[in-house]
Amino acid sequence: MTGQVRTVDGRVAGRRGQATRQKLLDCLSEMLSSSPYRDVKVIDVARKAGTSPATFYQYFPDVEGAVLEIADQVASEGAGLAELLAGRSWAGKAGWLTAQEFVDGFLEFWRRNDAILRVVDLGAAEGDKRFYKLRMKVLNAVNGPLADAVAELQSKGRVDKDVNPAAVAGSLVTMLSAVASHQKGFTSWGVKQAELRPNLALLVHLGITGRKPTK
Amino acid sequence: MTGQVRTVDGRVAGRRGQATRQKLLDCLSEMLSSSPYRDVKVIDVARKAGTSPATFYQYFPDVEGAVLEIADQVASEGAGLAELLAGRSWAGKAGWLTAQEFVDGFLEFWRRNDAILRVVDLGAAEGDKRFYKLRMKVLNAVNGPLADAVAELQSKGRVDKDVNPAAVAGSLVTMLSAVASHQKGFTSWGVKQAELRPNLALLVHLGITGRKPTK
DNA sequence: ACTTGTCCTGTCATGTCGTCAGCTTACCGA
DNA sequence: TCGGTAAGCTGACGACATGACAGGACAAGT
Repeated sequence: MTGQVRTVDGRVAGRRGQATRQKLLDCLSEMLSSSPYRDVKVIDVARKAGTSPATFYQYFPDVEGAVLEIADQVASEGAGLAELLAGRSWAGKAGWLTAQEFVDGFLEFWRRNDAILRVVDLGAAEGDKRFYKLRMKVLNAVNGPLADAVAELQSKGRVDKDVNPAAVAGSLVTMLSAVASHQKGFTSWGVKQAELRPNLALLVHLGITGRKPTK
Repeated sequence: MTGQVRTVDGRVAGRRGQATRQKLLDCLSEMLSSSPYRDVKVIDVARKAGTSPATFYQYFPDVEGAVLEIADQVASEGAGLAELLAGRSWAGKAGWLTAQEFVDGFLEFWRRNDAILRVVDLGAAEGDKRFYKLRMKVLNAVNGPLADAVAELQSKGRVDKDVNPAAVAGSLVTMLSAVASHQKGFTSWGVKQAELRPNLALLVHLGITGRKPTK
């Protein structure tokens, strides 16, 4: 479906080539976790993968190109986050459970792909359309369902008319992603990981339903 | 108060030197708004300031050093955000006004220092302690007062016992900063700037007081 | 005019980037 | 088994940013 993997100069990559390519991606991914994006050098990635810089340039136009490739994989995986919200209820005790499981699932996903999502976030904030698109791909997976939930409650008169579902949902989703990126910051406010989650779930529940959860 | 301005090699900078130094900072600051952080080169900053790269290195160890300098100025300015919350009430109509003005002031500050705050955010997320500290300096200015507000309402029994004030306040502040960085993302969700603000204020009010505002 | 200390720049060694020609390796049909 | 062909890899290279240094330019006081 995704077509053949091709090198920069147009050749189709065979088994061996794809392996090298993947190894380069893996090494890059690993390096992103341990050192700042800006400091990742082609030569380091190549060395780590046991090959030469020239080989890197056979498969990727530059570091950013390779990062986009990784980000694309992660974004595709992230689209699955929609399942956390599919067919869930926001009423009563079930609503509180929905909020909790959503927050847990989202944070877990973000924590797992910490480094790459950080780069995507920065790229998007700096106005790069390719990163922006990838960020949206992930966030839309949950933003749509959340906004729908608000809109539905609104149509039943349980949420004020002047609430903008997309704005509220988007703000909550943005909050979750940012909190996930800065979890360490909370420890210096004396907040432990375990305490953070229920409080985030509370905020999500409050934002979506406008009411405190029934526990 | 901040001591004399010194060059990298220890000389004290005179009038002329301070002027060039400031010009370099201004140019760097401007370049950060228009191009990605990674792409900012010393040679470009120097050229833009009408001087040479060597001059740049007289005043700053590297680009990051200069960025930290700018960030420090912004962080000091950001400490003034505390005034948005000093002595404000969270009850009734006054509470709604507090939330609105807080959100407006915070977003305005973030928008004004967009580029540099983005870099600080990334640096902090990547674990750089210097950036982390600066980010905290800004956020603490508002996080403390917000957490206090929650704690006070809690002591009056108007907020549940199991709410963690610091966690809620921190999450809300993180939300605001992230939303400010990604305002453009909301337009593709069909949310205009003007609609965003009241909805953010609503979320803040809900988070702090646990109740819908009385308008 | 001379001295002193600040300020700037030309120049250079170093290291990365990104490209290319050319060598090696794997696959395949005869 | 034996080429033939395409995939795969790398050494080498010009271009460029980095960061350090020494020495020239400049302003201010004597």
